[in-house]
Amino acid sequence: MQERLAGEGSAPLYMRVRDQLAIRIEEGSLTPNTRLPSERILADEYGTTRVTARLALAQLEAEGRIFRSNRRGWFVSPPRLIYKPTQDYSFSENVISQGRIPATETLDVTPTEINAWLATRTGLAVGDPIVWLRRRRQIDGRPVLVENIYLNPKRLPAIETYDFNRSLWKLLREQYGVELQGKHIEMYPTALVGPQANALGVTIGTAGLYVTRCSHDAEGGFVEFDEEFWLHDALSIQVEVY
Amino acid sequence: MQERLAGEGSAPLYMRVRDQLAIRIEEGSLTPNTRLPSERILADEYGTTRVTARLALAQLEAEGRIFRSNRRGWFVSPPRLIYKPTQDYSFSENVISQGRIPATETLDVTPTEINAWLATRTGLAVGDPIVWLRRRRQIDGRPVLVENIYLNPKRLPAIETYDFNRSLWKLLREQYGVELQGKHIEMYPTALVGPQANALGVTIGTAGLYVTRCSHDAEGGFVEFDEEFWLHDALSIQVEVY
DNA sequence: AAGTGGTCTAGACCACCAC
DNA sequence: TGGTGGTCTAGACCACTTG
Repeated sequence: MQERLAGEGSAPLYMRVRDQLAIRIEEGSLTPNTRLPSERILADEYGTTRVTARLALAQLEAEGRIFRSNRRGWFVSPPRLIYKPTQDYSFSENVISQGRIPATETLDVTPTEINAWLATRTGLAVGDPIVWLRRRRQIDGRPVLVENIYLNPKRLPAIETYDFNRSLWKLLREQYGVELQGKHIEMYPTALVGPQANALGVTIGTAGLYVTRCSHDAEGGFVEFDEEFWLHDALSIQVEVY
Repeated sequence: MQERLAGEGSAPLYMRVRDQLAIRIEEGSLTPNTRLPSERILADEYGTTRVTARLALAQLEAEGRIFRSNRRGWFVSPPRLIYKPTQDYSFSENVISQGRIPATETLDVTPTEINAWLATRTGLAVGDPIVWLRRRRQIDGRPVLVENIYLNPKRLPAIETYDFNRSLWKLLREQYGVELQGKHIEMYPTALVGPQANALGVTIGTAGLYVTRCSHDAEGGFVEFDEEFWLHDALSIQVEVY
């Protein structure tokens, strides 16, 4: 048990603990993907309680500098993936080009019907057939996003029979001759809840970024609607306008 | 003091409290910008403690459904502003076009010099003169973002003598004949800290979205570099690609 | 089996804001 | 001045993960 942190009484204790941890991360004594000391040990080291240690950890988490994994502990966040929604079509190629290792897991493939919410986004009619695909994607072994993909079976016959643990974009191009032309992208920060939080193995309420993408082909027909739930510390978005 | 919330023991108490509050928001008994009952009253109503009530509130805050203002209380979030970085040039016009009321306050105008960080982003040299402008912008009276704007005084002589409580984009066009041509935009979710949290009157660590924009004119010369710190629940970003 | 984070209690004092 | 959220203590039990 250490002495309590010196302080002029100015900054709250949990922020002074945060600052100490931030220094340890910047210095490099804590490197990306390494585990931090446990909450109890941190509380002890800094002469405080778990509640206060957790405030400090939550602060660093909000800044995107550390993350937690299930009940396994707190880890230093790796660098953000640069994502250019106007240019990038392939998650895997993008991850590889940044010197990291991608992985994709198919969680679910379900033929179903268009509901009211999807109808307004896809331009199809309520009750039309649609194929619902759920995937989880990883960078360097860390799950960073889950996605719901809705594929138009009229444009993509027998799509549900293919292997989805690869690039969907290549599948569409090579098997169906689809050249994606226009995209409508919408995104905003929000919390991860329910199935998304579960699939990523994070606590309900973890900060995330919600991204939707609606793609059409060269003839303007609806091809694919994509809904992505990212960990908020995993990406940085870049857009070029000319 | 009410009975404790019924529950099958499945969901944590704070999530059941969250659900009750979410229902009150959806039903309309709590409408945008109205204050929620105080933490102590909520704890009492749901037969629990302030810590648990705060967990429920923090969850709704993370989802972008409620926000807090200084020590004044918790409020229901208004709808997100739709922001199209590839099209929108004027904050004010965009806000008005969505039926809401914008306001802009100039916090600071400081002539200074390019540092290393700015040099890599602007293409100018370390030590070059630059004008640093800080503004706070509101929607319907709520501060939603603060921005650091760095203006090139070589391209914009005497820029520091103008009134900045108006559209900067119009000022550049009307006074300097600048037609902004290209933009490089980068954004990622992070926490609001330090001067930004202070200027917005929010707690350090509040979730935010960090946006930078580097603008060039038709000749490709550097004109303006902009750094924006948004409240995470205040905007939704849309990008169209053709 | 031991250790982790997740949840929760029942208090306390403080700084700040509105009245 | 009274009420608000912000911070903090000192515990507790639980679910889950890991060796």
